[in-house]
Amino acid sequence: MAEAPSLFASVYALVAQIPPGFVASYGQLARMLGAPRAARQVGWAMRCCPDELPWQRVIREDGTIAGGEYAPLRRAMLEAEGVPFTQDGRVAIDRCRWQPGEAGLV
DNA sequence: TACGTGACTTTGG
DNA sequence: CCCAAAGCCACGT
Repeated sequence: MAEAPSLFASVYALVAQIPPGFVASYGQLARMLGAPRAARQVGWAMRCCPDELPWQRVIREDGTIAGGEYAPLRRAMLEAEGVPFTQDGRVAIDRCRWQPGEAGLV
């Protein structure tokens, strides 16, 4: 135990804790993991796309959604969860950004 | 061990 | 608004 969990694994655990209706950015997750520069690795982990991992809640700092051709699909999932969107078609991350102490702290 | 790759972020034009 | 380049770190081969 107490092994050094690869950033890869840490991301999964963190994303899995994001409550519905909230979203987080790659850089923010990386920052929580203690690697403010590992935003790319976070996205890389998402690339695995595990079905157990609601990576749709993980978007860019700008509020835009990544995932290539799946991006528009994830956007619909976020809308179904109650995530607010802007007229620009981007996530209103300013209103639904997951923060420590939010519903996830339950 | 080294190189290549990438679903990011930031700054500048 | 759009585009481009640089910096960054970890994983796979």
